[in-house]
Amino acid sequence: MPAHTMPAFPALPTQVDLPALERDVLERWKDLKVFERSLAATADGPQWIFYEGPPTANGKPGTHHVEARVFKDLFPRYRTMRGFHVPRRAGWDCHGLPVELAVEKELGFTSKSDIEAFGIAAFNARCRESVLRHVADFSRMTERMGYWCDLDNAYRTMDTPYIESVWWSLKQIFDKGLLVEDHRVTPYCPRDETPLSDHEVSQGYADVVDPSVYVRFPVTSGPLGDAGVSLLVWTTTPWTLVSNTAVAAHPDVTYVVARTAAGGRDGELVLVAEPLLGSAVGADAEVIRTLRGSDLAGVTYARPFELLPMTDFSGGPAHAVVLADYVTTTDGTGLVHQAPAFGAEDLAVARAYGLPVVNPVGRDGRFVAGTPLVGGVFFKDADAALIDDLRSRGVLWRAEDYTHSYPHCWRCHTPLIYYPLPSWYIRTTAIADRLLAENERTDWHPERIKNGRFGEWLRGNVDWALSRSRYWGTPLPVWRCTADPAHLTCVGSLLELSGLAGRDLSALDPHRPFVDDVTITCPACAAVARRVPEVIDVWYDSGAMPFAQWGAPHRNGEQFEGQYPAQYICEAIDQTRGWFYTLMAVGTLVFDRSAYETVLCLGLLLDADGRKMSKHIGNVLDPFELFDRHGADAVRWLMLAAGSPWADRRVGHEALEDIVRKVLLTYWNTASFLVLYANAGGWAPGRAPASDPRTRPVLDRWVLSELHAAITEVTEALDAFDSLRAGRCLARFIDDLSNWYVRRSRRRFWEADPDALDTLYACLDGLTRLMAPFTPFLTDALWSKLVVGVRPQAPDSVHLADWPRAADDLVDTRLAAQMDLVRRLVELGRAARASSGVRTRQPLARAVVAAPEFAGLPADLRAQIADELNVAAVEGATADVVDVTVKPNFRALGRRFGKRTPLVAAAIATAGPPVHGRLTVEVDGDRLDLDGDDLIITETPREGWAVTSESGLSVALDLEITPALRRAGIARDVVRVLQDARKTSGLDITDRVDIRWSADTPATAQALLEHGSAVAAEVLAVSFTRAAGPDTAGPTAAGPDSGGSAPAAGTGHTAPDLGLTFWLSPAGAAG
RNA sequence: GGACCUGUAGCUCAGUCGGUUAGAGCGCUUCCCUGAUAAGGAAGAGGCCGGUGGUUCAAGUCCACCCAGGUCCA
Repeated sequence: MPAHTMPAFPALPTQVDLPALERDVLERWKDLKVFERSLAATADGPQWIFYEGPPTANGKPGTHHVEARVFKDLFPRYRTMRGFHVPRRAGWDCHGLPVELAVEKELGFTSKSDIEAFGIAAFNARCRESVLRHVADFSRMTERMGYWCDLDNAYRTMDTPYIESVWWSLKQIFDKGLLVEDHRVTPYCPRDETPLSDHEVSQGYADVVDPSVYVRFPVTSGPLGDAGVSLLVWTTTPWTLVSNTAVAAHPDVTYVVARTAAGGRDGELVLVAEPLLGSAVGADAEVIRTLRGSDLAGVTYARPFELLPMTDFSGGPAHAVVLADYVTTTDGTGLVHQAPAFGAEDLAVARAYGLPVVNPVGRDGRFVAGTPLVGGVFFKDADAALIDDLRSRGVLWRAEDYTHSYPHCWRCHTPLIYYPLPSWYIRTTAIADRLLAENERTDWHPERIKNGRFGEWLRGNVDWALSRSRYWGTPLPVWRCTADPAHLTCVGSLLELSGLAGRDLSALDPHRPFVDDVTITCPACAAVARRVPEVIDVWYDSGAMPFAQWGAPHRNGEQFEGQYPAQYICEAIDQTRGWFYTLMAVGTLVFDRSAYETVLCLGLLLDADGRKMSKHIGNVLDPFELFDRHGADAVRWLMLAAGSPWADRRVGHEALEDIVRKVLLTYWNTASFLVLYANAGGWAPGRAPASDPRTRPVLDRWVLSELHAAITEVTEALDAFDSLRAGRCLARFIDDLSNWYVRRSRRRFWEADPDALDTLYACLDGLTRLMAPFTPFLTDALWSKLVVGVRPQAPDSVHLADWPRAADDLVDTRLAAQMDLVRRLVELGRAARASSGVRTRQPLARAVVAAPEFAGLPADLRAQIADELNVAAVEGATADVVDVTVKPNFRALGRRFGKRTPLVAAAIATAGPPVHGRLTVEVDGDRLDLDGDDLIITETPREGWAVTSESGLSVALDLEITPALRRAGIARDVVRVLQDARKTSGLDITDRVDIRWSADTPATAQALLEHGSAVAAEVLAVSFTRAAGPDTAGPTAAGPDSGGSAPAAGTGHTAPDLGLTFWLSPAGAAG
């Protein structure tokens, strides 16, 4: 071992507390401003734009929030190391119903009137305060997990410049005629008293049990009426029967008048669609008459309830059959009850027929007071009383329970009502083609989303219901003239508003209620105009973030221009109808260009039961707990490299423990190993000139080849956004490095071989850079130990370092294949050892290998096999000592023989052994020459112990143990015992010792006399002397002397198996 | 009801261009190796590759239908 010099590296303990290490790294990042400097360092590089989709800062962050943020961090870190400038700005979605509801809950409110009484200004102030509280939690999680983004300058959707940008964009849309008010039946939450957009509705479907009722509508005119026929009508919303206005039939469907079977129904006549006769009436009903749906038009009937005055229905031909193409015969009766106020299709039919729209339900979801039977009752709660009434009047045909999924408010879970309301829409249907075109050129990962879920959503696009009758949101900037409601003015900024209002409003808080008080002069007629009361869908806010985060175009216009569109965004698949849509829609509406080019769409995180993690199920995992227990790096690795990012995945502690052990600690220990031996040997990078890597020993060349191949593969995988492939490659390299390169090279490290140390150092350097975007904490901690202060010109953080560049001239694919063979042969040899019962420590004379490529293995690789198997020689099998078996290689045969493959295969099986790898068989009279690829030839040595576990490969061991081999084996056992003793005595690996020994067993004594100097060298003994016994202290069994009272005599140990007793003491201490 | 995703060892998941002995990790049992390692290696046990049919010389892989779970939508 070379003379000691100053250790170059700070010591690396073999044990490491990863969460504690991460906290130190976080401190260092902050102190050294590493993130800021990584941005500054790339300022002149090409831009790679990333948008942060703002999370709603409502409630505590969960592990499912961590998932997307890991991917949001990985690729920007990677791109930064590649020299790209990747600005990353955090953002918070501050508005919206979720925030309002949280505040309502805090205040104990149950309805909008509570809010009005409390005061909108005070209420919104509470909302603002609530958002800020949760932003702090999200920021803390963001920092702890190592997601680098600028939290100090985070954009907030509630700030005035942001709102002004949103206003500006709405004005663009308004000016294009795409922002319009319309009366439509919209999904409406009666609890929150606001309409909801389609994408909100889609979040709230839940299975519920509703009544399913069949009701008689007695026909009141014509021959059907004279015969006493009743229309049979089916509905799952009995409460809408109160406002029944018509019954729809399909013009082309066949309907039948049927007489019910005698018995229960007493021969009653009912009218239903023919295909549904069996399910609605019964298979035994008798068909009396058949008619076409078109024949039914105008047939009048008695309405099911008389609760509303007939005058309500006076506007048109109510309570008669109308024709509609949307009627189906998949369930029900083929006669569809029409309540135009509560169904979009019903409303369309009503408009076509000039039917009145009757709505007995107030905005609070209750029947208007004074309505008999159901006045003041919440619509969903009215069903029971109504059904009872139908039954008592004998018009109920059948009632049962029906389980189906029904939309609920996505936040307050109140069942939605489809309700006629004036509402503001963005006519996205007008740009549907543009959206599809933009989607077409978007790079989706995984690709199937493009034409699958997202493409389908776009193809089924409906207008965006933008307005909300709520309080805490971006106010809709439309002012309506009090003189002529058709005079509408859309305002794009506070400056513009000031001009229209005739006063300076630049300091106005644009939220309600303040903006409500601003009246303007109608530009069209000079009358007073007031703002419409609505605020907008919060999803519009987030879709506007590309420009609104800058306050553009009013502010920072050039900054925005330079950063649109984004090259990369990433969210989970639940955003297809959320942010993925609104971002693309707003971008296309305003700039005729989608806001993103590449989108990574992740799967969902599932709990242990395989259900989606979500707050309202209550199955979320606390991310801080995971970070504290396993470390953020492990959590990151789990997300990135354990399972496919776009598949749904389960998160559990076991998987995290696995990652820590197999990936992170193996990596750490390899570095720790380097430090131990580099310091012991006085080695440091650059201290001595390094040799040419291409002339180094074979293991060095091999591992460097693997490193550079890994660099190429990881780079390609990350370019393709495939973190799983990259992670697998890294994990494999860590395993190769630790469990083959280091293990096989231990002796060279012990000898401080500069080639070995330099090779390992290069591998750790490259590996650390490759791992840095994945596990930013551990890599930076190791960088600071291995690089900082050791290589003065290197950056002080790996995150400021360059991405490694693959040196193709160091990649040797032939060597890689040969090493694979070596490792397979070693495995076979170990299996042979195990099955023969001769342990590896017992040297053997030779191993015999039969493998097609064995002859091509250079001596240094054969030596690896010999050393690993502890045999003196590795020889190729010769023809006279092997059995040869041959099997068909179907892959090659199939290509060559097609249909005749099985025949050829059978011929091979019955043919004799091949000659020099060739075989001739006869099939159908054809002589076929087979060789090489066509055959799998396995040679099995006839003698000794052989194990074959791979096609074409076998290893046999010569099991003859000569007395000399036995003695060598004993000597090796002794070394092992002595090393153990050194270790348990707490000696440093470089400490020299004095050893005295005595042996009861002649074989041991002889072995030590013969191999004494080799044993002594191995265990760093400066003296190795045979002694009758200790001078002063007696031996203890299997362990150091607890007394330690006689250092001069050394510590006594016994190894009963070997009949050995020995005394170990630090060199020079013994007398 | 429709669309999409997933069904492979007890658990978590790979499985390339279709190729005949289907892999890895964890867990279990036994053994081995080890002065970096919380590691590593070998053997054993554990599989109707969700099911049925089809295409093909050949199907875990391609096609159709069905079943189960999940997600999204009506």
